[in-house]
Amino acid sequence: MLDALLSVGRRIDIGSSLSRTAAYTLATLDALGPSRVTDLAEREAVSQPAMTGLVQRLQASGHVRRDADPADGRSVLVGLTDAGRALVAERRLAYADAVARLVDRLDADEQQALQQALPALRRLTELAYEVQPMVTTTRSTHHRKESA
Amino acid sequence: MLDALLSVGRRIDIGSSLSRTAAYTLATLDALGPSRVTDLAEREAVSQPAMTGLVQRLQASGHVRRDADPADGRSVLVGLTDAGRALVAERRLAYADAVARLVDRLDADEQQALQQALPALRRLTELAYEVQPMVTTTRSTHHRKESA
DNA sequence: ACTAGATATATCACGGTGTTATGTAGTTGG
DNA sequence: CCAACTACATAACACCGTGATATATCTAGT
Repeated sequence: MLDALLSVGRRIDIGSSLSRTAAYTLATLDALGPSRVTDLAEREAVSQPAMTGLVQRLQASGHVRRDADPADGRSVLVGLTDAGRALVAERRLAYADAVARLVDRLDADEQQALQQALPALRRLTELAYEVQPMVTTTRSTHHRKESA
Repeated sequence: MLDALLSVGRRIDIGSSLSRTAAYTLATLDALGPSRVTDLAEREAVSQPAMTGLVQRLQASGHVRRDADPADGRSVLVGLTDAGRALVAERRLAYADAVARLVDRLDADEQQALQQALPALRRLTELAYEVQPMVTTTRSTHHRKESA
């Protein structure tokens, strides 16, 4: 049913040179704050070495910082830099715009059906992540008003 | 505000060792029949060299065949083998099961909202692909494609 | 028919992304 | 203290993508 339908996201492509995992990792860091490499790896469903490498590249590009964890000498706390936060915000806007451009081309009744399915879709996302609700609100700097 | 919601698909992971693009390429071949490398590349939004490489790997793994195009000596017609068709069918089932397991955990009203949004989601997918309706023919028998 | 240009695919060099296996340093508890 | 565990890094490898470019074929103008 929903089969391949949820692949829409795959076709929404924003210019940015970020990989899918990189983008989601930054978004996660924005939502959850500084996190450990292993936690990020688990959340993004990639191996720990993959996340280590990604974090290194993101650090090289200035989007994240790696700080020592005062509570555990083995651990590293990965956090967004201002540039990282800015990139997350920028991509969020670009993505929302892209989706909006698609949704605008739907009929009124289709749009309404989507609108009413939003809570279900949101829950679906939560369930897919199998973790606490993904805080999609940019609580870092400014708030974006959600329009219907 | 569908924003990150459409990322659900990203978390639905079937065991199979196919890359995202490989999986979609096989599905496309199942839906459209033998296609040229360039057409596949455009449809999957990757470069032609990337598709050439992917097709080579898929051929090596026995999932596609490459036949000469009788109408154009430069061209190659890529088509599914029986193994390729079987893999597509298998993945379709696995994916449907995974989605169903998620949807089952929604409330009845959420499920109904999703159900009613299905046409809209379908249209959204079509629009995202910006091409003719994706023939999601469930049964993977034989498909015939009218030439232009 | 010849030839210039367009087209379809392949190849090359390169870097990002992922895997498993393994190493190293820090933590934990008997 | 020391063995086991944990967090991260590294190595070796394959895959996936890019742009630049080569080769063969098709198309059209002359």
